[in-house]
Order: sequence, then C-alpha cells, then structure tokens
Amino acid sequence: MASEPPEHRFAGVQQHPLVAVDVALFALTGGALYCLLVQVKDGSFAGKWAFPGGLVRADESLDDAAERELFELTGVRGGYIEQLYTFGRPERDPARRVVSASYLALVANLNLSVNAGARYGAVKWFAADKLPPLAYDHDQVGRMALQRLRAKLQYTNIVYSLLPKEFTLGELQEVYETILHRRLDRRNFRKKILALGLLRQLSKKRLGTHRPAALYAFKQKRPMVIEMV
Amino acid sequence: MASEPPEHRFAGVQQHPLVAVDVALFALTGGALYCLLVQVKDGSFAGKWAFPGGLVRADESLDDAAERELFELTGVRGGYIEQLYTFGRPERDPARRVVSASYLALVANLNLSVNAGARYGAVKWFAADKLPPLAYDHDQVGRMALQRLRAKLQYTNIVYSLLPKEFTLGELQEVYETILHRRLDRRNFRKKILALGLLRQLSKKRLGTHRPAALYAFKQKRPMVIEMV
DNA sequence: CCAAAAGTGTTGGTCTTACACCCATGC
DNA sequence: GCATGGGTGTAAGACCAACACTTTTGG
Repeated sequence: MASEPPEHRFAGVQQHPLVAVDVALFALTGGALYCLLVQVKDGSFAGKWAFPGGLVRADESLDDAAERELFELTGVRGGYIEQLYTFGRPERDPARRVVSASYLALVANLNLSVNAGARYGAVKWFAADKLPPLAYDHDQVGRMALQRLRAKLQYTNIVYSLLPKEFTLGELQEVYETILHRRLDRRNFRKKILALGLLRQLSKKRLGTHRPAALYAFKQKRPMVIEMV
Repeated sequence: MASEPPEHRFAGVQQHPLVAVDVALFALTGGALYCLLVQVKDGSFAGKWAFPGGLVRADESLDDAAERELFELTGVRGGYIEQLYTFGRPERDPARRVVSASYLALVANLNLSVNAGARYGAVKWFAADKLPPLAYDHDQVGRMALQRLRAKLQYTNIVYSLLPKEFTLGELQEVYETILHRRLDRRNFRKKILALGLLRQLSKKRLGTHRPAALYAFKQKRPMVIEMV
C-alpha cells in the first residue's frame, strides 16, 4: 500500500462549501410569540424574508459566529442561544454551496433597536406562527426552532430567558400558554412551579390596574433540565 | 449607500473551513453497548481512536455523506441515523480547519465485516461506557451521542433499530436496561410495552436453553415519538 | 360598587411502583 | 429433578386534572 500524504484525511475532493450560521431569534410581547426576520437583498431570493446569518470567520467557532451575528443585528449579547441543526443540501443556496448551522436564540423583550444596516433590506418581527414563506431552507429552520422551543420549555428552565428579571406568576403562565398553545389551570400551575423551588418571591408587588401581584425572580438563570409543566 | 455585489452574502473573508461528517455507530451484544471507532493514521492525532468520518462531497448533503461514510466502512445502509451536533471550533483539528457535523447511527448487530481499508489504521468496537481518549473533539461527540441515545430511547421508538426483526420481550427489556443503566421490573415493563400497541406477537417461539419465549416484531420500523419507558 | 386579575385546597381518577409465585423447557 | 428464564395480577402511593369562590385594587 502506498504511503499517504499527511493530508489524507482531506483527500476527498471538495469544492469547499462555505460555512455559515443562521439565528432564529424569538421574543414575546402582548401574549404573542415573535420571530426576527431580515429581508434578503440580492440573489435569487432577493426580497424574501430569512433568518439573519452570515459566514463563520476564520478565527471564530460556530457558537461565536452565531452570537456575533445576533449582536451585530440587535445589540443583544449573553441571552440564551443554542445550536439547532445544520443544513447542508448542496442546492439550498443556488448561488453557492453553503452549509449552515442554525441557532435558536431567546430574548426577554422585543423592543430592540434593530437596524438593517447595509446587509439586509429590512428587519422585522413576525408572529411566529404566521411566518411568511422564507428564503433558502429557512421554512424548515423556523419549524425546527419552534418545535425545539416548545419541547425545551417543558423539560428545561429556559423560560427564564424570555422573561424580565421580575415577573408575576400570571406572566410566567402566559408565556407557557402562548408558546405551547394551550391553557393551563392557574392553581395547578402555581402549585407545580412553586414546588420546583426555582423561584424566589420578592417583597415587591406589581402595581397595576387591579389587585397587585407578587413579583418573582429566578434564583438561577442558567439552563437546567427539569420537568416544568 | 454603495451598491453591493451579488456575492455580498459571502462577503466575510473566510479561509473556507472544510466540511466533514463523523458517525458514532452503536450496537448491542451480550448485554453491553458498543461503539465503532477507527484509528487515525496520520497527523498529530496519529494512533488515536476517533469516530469514522470524512469530507462531504460537492454533490451530496450532510445526511448523504454520513450514510456514505457508514456504508463504506460497514456495508450498512438504511439503518437508523440522525444528525447529532455540529462542531466547529477553529482549533479542533490542528492540521486544517474542519467543521464537522456528527451523526448518531444504530445497527441491530455488531457482527459487521468492517475493514479499515486504506484510510484507517484499524477499526474496532469499544464498550460505549469505556471509550479510550479520542482524537479531535470526539470525546464530546461520544458523550453527546450516548446522551442523545439514552434520551431518545425513552421518548421515541428507535429501539427497533437495535434489535433483529424478531425478539423476545426479555431481549427488548435487556436493551433498555443496558443503555439506561437501570433495572426495570419485568411485569411493569411488559404491561407498558404491550399497552403501547407497537408490537405484533408472532406465533413462533424462541427455543433456547429453557422455557420458550414468545417472539415479537415491531409493527412499524419508522421513528415515532412516543413515551416508551 | 363594579370590573378585573390575584390568590387559594380538595377530590377523584389515573398512572407508577413494588412485589412473589408457577410454568415450560433443556440438561 | 433442577436450573433457568418466561409468564402473570394486585394493592398502595404518587401524581395529575378538574373545579369555584374570595381578595384586592383602580376607576
């Protein structure tokens, strides 16, 4: 057997696909779930909406790239972000082969000062259950992101990333009802959530239109797997 | 604002990472879970064990590449395979930047005629809970694969891919006990599994060393999410 | 005083767990 | 006849789902 060059691991010819990340960012407001989309400027998908994203740079990891893309567009750093799935069909971008790792990101409020900058035609929040047809294979990204979000809401504590520091139990419950598309019994919900011991009751109250509600905060804002609902 | 070239989506300079897939293949025998590793031939990890894998070709998707790699090494096609996670730290392979999508694959029996061919120094099954230190970031791949396998065994029916066409309830239970590292009550297990209605009892019996056991088969060999244990 | 959301326990049903003995076969 | 895994039911406890009235505030 002939000796092999040290590069044999890379021996297969490859028209080096580009490597990109795409970020599906979600936020809640007014009892509805929203998703941030950008308008593609050029190419065969010009004018279509898509998840924001871009190429991974030479010196950064996929995670770094996703966080950077999110930061550049929204100014948000340090929120919840996790890798979702990697898409690599050769024809997913007709212009050039691009393999793209998609990410799921969550923020507590959608009043971000997003600006399209030079890269995108526009940036806009869309109701997550009524996304327009998307560019590339981003319809699939959107479906997977929602599915992952729903699943993880139930068996992890990541809901903390969708809420402000202080919130009422009613607001917490509303997050679940909105995303899971089902009504929860208030008494059972409170019992269950409080029994988990993840919340700390604050002495303050949320003064509002009616009876003041006790405010709570998460003791820990760190992903944990735990049966929430 | 200056007009942009149509390639603006690829404007970030990128020293085109290579795109690869790695496959963590598992199989059961004799009440233990095994995992197929190959020995790296060259480079700074020469001699180390790793999951088999290789570059994605120009005309194939990531899934295709993973299935091809698995087939080339083992002759197995059409078993269970799913994408696990994509690793992309710039320094994960010191020789060259490689972004690698890892896959989890399952086969029913480990008596495969694997041959190292020219690419690998050796190919060998290792007990899944005692893997040697692996090359690249494959330790992490191994941990994630096991974790995913354990999780999916519980909330999907993929156990079908680890069993032959016909099996006894005792063998099915053994699969769960082996992978989940816990003993299950035989009566409760049978009750639960049969109540799910996924199995079809065959008229045949497994004749063996002692009392013959009824043979069962899965009605459907297709991934479904369902609470199994 | 009215509207609106907050807060609070109990009960019945379902699901889960624990547990022990007889059976059919090969040797 | 004995060793080995196959096959079976029941009872107690844990968990989950359903359900209605009172409280507190703002207007």
